[in-house]
Amino acid sequence: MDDPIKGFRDFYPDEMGPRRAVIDTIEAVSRRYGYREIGTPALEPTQLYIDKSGEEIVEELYSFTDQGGRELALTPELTPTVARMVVAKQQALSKPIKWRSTRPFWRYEEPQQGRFREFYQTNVDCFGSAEPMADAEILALTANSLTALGLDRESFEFRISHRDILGGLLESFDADVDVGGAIRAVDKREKIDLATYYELLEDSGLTTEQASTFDELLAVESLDELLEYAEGDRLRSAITNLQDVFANAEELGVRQYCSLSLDTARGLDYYTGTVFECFDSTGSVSRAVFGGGRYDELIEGYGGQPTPAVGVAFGHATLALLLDNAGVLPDESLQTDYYVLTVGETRAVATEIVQSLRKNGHVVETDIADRSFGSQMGYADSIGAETVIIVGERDLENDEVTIKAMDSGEQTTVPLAAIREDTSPTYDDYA
RNA sequence: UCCGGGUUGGGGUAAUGGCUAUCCUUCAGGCUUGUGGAGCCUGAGACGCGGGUUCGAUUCUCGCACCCGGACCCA
Repeated sequence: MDDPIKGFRDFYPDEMGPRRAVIDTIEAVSRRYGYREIGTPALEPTQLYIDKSGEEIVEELYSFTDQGGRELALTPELTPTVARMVVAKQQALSKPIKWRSTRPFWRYEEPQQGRFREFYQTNVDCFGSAEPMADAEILALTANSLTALGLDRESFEFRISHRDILGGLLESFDADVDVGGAIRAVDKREKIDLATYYELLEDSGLTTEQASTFDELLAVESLDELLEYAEGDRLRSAITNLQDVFANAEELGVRQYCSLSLDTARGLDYYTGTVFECFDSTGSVSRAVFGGGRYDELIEGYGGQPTPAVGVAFGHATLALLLDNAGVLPDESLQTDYYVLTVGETRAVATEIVQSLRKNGHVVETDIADRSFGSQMGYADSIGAETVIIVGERDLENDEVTIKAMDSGEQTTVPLAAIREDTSPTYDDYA
């Protein structure tokens, strides 16, 4: 047997069932918010990612040269592709543009808990509105998706921060401070010791005293409190912007899932406003389950008109961990409505019943392996058949079949004509 | 890329430098020419790959692959 590819997984039916259910739930919720499904290629020019993230990114990609000499990469994320799509039809698309997609991505990384080289994400993005309501809508559909999956306020929380608040604070200390570096330091805060944290802040251009003040301000309980310290328009408007996002989240009924957490930064550079991460409140998943935020400058960066944007990317691997820990991972065992069992030369009648039931929308199986009565019954049991219809020579002599409820084991005979008429026969109907 | 721990039938496991590799489960068939989820019987099915040490390696050793977890990174 050949070894599988590292970090790639097979999904058997009992694993695919839960996964399908999770995807369908999230897609259904975002569809109700008006997010339309898009489809995107698995391959893009490697240059697309180099332009965004620099030459170093290549070693984290599956990249290769195709037979035509093109440098290509398996897509590691959706954002650049979507940005290209928006830019290409910017004039034609009515705003706001609201799109969703669920598909695999690939990154050449070391597998860990909740992280694989091939992984699925549901991306939900909104382009063309800078209003706090757009941020709040993303939060709301995300929260609604999680509660639709069976999670509650005890099992998850959104930690919310704002890039301009962090940036505005930093710039109020010193206009030349390396904002990106300082934000990365903030993002690591919980994982490193305090001395290293301060060292990183000082490397970014803060004095020890400023670093200490900055750290204190990040811990404020409320934005009002922070507003008192705020100097500069940028910082003030960022604070009121985030307050508005919270207020709109309140209106949408999801405020209780959101907490202010200014030390949540997310690692990326392109976020510009609201950023949030979903955490497992029970603490079983140590890293962020997934996250999202506002990225108002990205579309412009790809050559489009200035276009505000906000979105979320559900990572299905970590989400499955969260659902499993909370005990709500869908357990979709095999389910079959009918098994039509044949005994002797009854195939013609049996097939007629089978196809009729299928036409009526039922999941129906019958013998396709020429097996004995006993093993057909065993198979019917193993596939979770609710009802078995036995089409046997003996019954057919009286123009009857036998209908059996598998949960109770009870059975009775039914006239063949009645079965032919009945669109969903059950044992109880004829008992 | 680095660090730690793993790898024995489909799943879960035991033991062993040498005999037919243990047990549970699963699967197939039978006991039962028309009754499954109970029982009994029979059968199928494994030492991750490669090198080294050895008369002999599943066992010791080295390398590789893959798995689990962590670091880095997380777009």
